[in-house]
Amino acid sequence: MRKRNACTICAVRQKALCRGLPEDQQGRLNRTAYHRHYDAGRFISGADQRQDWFATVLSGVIKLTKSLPDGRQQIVGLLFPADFLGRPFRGRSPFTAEAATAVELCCLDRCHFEDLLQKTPGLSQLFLERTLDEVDAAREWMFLLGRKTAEEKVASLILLVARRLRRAGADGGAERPAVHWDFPLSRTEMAEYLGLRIETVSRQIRALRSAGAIEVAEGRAIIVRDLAALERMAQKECE
Amino acid sequence: MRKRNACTICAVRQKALCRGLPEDQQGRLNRTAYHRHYDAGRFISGADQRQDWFATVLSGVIKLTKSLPDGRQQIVGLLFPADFLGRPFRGRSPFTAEAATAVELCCLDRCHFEDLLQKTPGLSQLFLERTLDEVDAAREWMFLLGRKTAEEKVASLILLVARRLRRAGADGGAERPAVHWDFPLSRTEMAEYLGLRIETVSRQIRALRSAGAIEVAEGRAIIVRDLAALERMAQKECE
DNA sequence: CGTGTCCTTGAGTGGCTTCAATCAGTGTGG
DNA sequence: CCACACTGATTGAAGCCACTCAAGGACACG
Repeated sequence: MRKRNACTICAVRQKALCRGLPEDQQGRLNRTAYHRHYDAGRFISGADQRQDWFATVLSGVIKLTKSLPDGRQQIVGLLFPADFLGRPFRGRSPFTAEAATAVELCCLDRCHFEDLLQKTPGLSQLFLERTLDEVDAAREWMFLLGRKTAEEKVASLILLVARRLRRAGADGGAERPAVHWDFPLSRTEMAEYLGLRIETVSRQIRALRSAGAIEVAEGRAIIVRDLAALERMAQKECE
Repeated sequence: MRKRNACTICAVRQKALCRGLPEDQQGRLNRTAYHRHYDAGRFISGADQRQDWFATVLSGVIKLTKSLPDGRQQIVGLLFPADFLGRPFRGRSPFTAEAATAVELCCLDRCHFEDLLQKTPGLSQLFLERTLDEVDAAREWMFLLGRKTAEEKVASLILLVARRLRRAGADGGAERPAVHWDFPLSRTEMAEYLGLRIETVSRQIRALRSAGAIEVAEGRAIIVRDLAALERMAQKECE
């Protein structure tokens, strides 16, 4: 479950929060950091439950969910490689984190990180900028949930995942989204993120397929056949 | 449109971001700060448009919206007194800010504030905590948009506004939400925040009224008759 | 080969929307 | 003072999109 690793060979070091630290601090952080692995579907951290560590996602996708006693559940955020997991300055997060795919985390001690956050303006600022981006992303998604049709929702989600996976990819380069990859979410999870039912998601995927925008292949693979068409169907809106 | 004012007599100074500043800095800030007033319905700042100032809301309610060329519009956030308006470290915000009611702002120069933010750990941390709270609030709202029924949505909104107005009130005290006040949003705006149509909002308000949970009076006044019932109808979920 | 999980497909329903008419409140001009 | 226009809210009737219920297919596992 745990092993140490060097920041210098970290796959996400160019993009993760850690780059806000000066080198000497990075070294100190490294000495206390450790890795964790979760299989797909595993519970990571809980709503209203004390968490004494934070983490950077090294690989995989994490879903943040909120659910009601009556069974209704909504995914309220996805974390991709280089994203940060945790809620500083408050013991517990109001949401549950679960591994959507197999996940590798680089974990940091809560106190140590909060301390660093207060003492390192560069880190603090980087964290703030990221958090502001998260607010924007959440609000964009609010638009999707409130105003888009089922077809637009599904198209938007595929585009969002394509872009995020592309960005998370090792190649620092192109802004153009990936066109062929394994979709990290099940139909159920797609529905939970889009505010739809699983059957509706299935039907809309079929519609996108018939329209020639995408193709679904072996396993959970999705191939973007016609990016322009997909963007048109998403109302040029996503992320 | 503009006038100066002293922080010491500021109505929101206990709750606004400024309290993250040491006194001397507060004085300096005060010398460059100025007030602005907007009538209800006025445009304040725009999507994708450079904004060279930030502001603290002194009174009134601001709505943040996103809209598509085809006319669909969604309110993605509300700002109440003591809240902060603006998007540091990025020229333009992706959302439009409009006055929902008459609004009074205390404005700060963008460069000056960003500078302060980098130099003042206390301010930066306070800002970060607030931003984290905003992410949480946005995600809670995502749940509402994706999973709640029309009736639950309307009940949740009334509760949210009751709590926020209460908190914004001069009395620092009680956590119990206000029970009688002028609702700051029109039916259209309620619909735009809830992902509903105006007619549906109207019908659900009637339902809440028939159920004895609320009462609507002169103008836009709303009276909470049965708080427990209202919370039950909102699924004990809001904000 | 049976069982379980995930996804797909079909048929019918229902909740919210759409379209439309009415009402209340306010301001304007004759 | 009243007729008229205009805006925001309410109410009714009809329609549609996504949901619900149900069955069946694909695939993995023991």
